[in-house]
Amino acid sequence: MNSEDERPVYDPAAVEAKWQDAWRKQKTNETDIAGAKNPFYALMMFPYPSAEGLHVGNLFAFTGNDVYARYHRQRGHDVFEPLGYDAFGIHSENHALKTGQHPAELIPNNIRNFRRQLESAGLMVDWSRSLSTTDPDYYKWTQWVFLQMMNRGLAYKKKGAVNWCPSDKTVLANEQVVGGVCERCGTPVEQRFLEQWFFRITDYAQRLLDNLETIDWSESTKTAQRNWIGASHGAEVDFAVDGHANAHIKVFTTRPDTIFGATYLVLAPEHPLVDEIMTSGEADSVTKYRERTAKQDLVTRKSSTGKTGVNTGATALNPATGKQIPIWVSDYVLMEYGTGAIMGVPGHDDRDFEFATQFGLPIVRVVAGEGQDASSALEAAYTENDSGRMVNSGKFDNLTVAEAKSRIVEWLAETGAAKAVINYRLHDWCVSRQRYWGPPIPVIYCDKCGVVQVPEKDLPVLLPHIDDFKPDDSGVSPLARHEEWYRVACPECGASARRETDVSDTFLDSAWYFLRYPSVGDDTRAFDPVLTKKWLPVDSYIGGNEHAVLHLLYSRFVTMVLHDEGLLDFEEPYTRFRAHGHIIREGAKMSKTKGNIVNPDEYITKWGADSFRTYLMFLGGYEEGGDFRDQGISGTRRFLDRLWASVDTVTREGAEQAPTSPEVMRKLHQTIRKVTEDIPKLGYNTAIAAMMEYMNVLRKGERTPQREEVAPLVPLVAPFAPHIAEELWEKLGNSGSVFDSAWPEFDADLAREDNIELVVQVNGKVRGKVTVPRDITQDEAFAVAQKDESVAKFVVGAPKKIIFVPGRLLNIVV
RNA sequence: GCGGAAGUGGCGGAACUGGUAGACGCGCCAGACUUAGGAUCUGGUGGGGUAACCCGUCCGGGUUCGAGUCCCGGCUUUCGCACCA
Repeated sequence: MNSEDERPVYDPAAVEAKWQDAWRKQKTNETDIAGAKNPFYALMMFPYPSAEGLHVGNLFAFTGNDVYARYHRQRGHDVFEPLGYDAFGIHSENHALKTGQHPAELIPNNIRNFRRQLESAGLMVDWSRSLSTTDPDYYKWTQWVFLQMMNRGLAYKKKGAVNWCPSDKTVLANEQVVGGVCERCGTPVEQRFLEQWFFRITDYAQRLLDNLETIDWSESTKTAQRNWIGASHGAEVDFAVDGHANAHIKVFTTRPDTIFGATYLVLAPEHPLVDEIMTSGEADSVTKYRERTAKQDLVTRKSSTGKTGVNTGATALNPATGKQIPIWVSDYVLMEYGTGAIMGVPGHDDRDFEFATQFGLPIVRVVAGEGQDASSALEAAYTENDSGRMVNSGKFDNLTVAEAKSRIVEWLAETGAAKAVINYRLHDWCVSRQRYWGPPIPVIYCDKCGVVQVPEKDLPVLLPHIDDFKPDDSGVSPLARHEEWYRVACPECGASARRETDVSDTFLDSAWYFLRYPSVGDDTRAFDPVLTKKWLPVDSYIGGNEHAVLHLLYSRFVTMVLHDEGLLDFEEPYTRFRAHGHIIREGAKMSKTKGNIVNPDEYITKWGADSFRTYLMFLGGYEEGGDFRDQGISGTRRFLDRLWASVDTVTREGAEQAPTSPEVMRKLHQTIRKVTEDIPKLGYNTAIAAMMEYMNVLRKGERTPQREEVAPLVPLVAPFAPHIAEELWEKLGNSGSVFDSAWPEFDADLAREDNIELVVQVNGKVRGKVTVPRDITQDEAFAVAQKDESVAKFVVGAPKKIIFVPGRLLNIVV
């Protein structure tokens, strides 16, 4: 022990090493999954283990979840805080290609580095139940999930349009195409049609929408999902093609009220009816046009200005007017949305107006706004739909748009020409990838038996270790170059058959991982029903809002399907979801190109993990994020230094014994209340501020802090600064972990102020402050206030009105 | 274009259902202890004014005894989606 005036200094490195070691040895962070009495599943979106390692953005996110998890543990829950790695996917593959390493070697190294960094940050993660999506033990069950989709008729194969970079020889996602060229190499991107596997998520569109009402998620995330699903209420209208008895063109419209103004139809270039109906005179130009659009990349096509198109020469019957209208083909109509065909209403749709003007098609007004009538000229499309009356619409003239909408659909429905439908923006989920680094899709093609599932007993279909994993020109996966791998016996008839060589989308890996954590190690099933019932759905899910749509929607979908399959007794995976904010630095989002990435290692070394964690939670609202500044960490470190010193003072031999101060105890209980209330709301920055404020009160003046004043602060800071909390908890003479101790109780009697500062306003302006008993009445308060000079000065004559807010303010209106 | 979030000191940010704007922290200023201080401690710190006071939460209106907070109109930043019929 140190001599009399030399106090043991807070040495974060020593304290953190000691406790991380102790937690490991005593298995403090391992949850009793089977025996837990009061389970609480605190889930964090798992990271992609990049070669660059963990950056402060990741750590900010994880620490926020850790604080929440530790708090719940201190409040008596059996908390399970697992963490794994989302390690498959194009990101690792591209990095591997660039650096000339094999992803199978790269990933374990990255994971090791991540794990080291995460442990140094002191997360309460149960590492005994970690996983990586690249483990055969894991992706065996990803493949099993794929088979469940097939079993329920939700997986199918179809040709789909994709962006193809002829230089990188790979399929690109839409966001990888910038201005029509590949974002990586600048080569113009082509459109290709490839056979792809899809999941019928659109069958679940309405349920995915409706269930949003039942879950506790950030409103912004729910809104993003609603927009993504994009339900449009409208009608499907049938147009008979002249001279083709069986050819009908179905169009989707949200404006069936404008059908009298439909002067032409447009089919998407890919529409299957084009070949059948085009006249021989136009066949050449139509074919050329289709070839041209087929070459164009999807992004340019969707964003180009100006309209192009060709006439098919065929006509159709407008069921409302009985008139013949021409049928055109144009790339402004997309095959993926609605029916791939539209009715052109140039009078009331901007795009149709542009098209009709360009090609000289008739423009008819069927809605007249204020001051307009049936013959008012249209200089642009009139798209207002909440006011105005119908014109040029036969017996529907003079109705409002809303009335016309339902009446016209009813009328057309009588002859079967229309029906009301809801159309979704959501597309089916394309799950196949012509790449290497993913779980092989567990399907075998047999000439005799067709598409055959790999039997469950043969799972996993192992991803073979190949060196030529670079994608090529063929539009098929690199696995398709390995006959020794894909050539197999058909599981049904034994004949020579061929494996599917595509792998599945990374989003499938992450769509079910939360089901796996409690059952890690069980190689007989994807998830144990008893453990699943105990631990799921997830109590708290935290992650980035960049996954507001895809990941969160896909995992909801997969959960619903497994529920319908009878495998889960819930259909929503995450009871509560909160999106964390993002850390920026010098006003910009951290990125490698800006060179403002912060590696947490150096900060942890310099300041200690506890100070760093506390700083990250203090620099801004957890759901808003904040600006990272090196200098700021000194503030949280000082706070922990003072906490250390205070505990040292009260635990020293011969520490001065004195009565506690009522003011300090009052502030303590107010602090306990504040921290207890703020943490569940993720108000970490204000919780820390409250503790700092208390520390300032505690150290103010001459008196020595007392044990009862200091000790409760230790469990309060524990969620933020777990190592120092354990150390101080021990110094205070306690045994066991602070995380298995009780959270401090808030005592309302002790927290209550007897005297309050009452604000006195005159005409709404603050003129004075008086200290009065808490339960003072209006009359008493007024009497006291009048004695205040600065108030009295402004009160001339009898007040007109007095507003009294008990405990807060008195406003005298003169 | 559509949709979400947000604009508060030198900076990061507080402010419950309208009720003391600027908590807490950084930085800065002054002082104490020091050979020294980038350590620690104490005090100060929105702007103007000697002061009483006045002005201040993106801008312009409004409601109210009282508006950062509510309403109307506009501007800016930022993040999604985008020829979605």
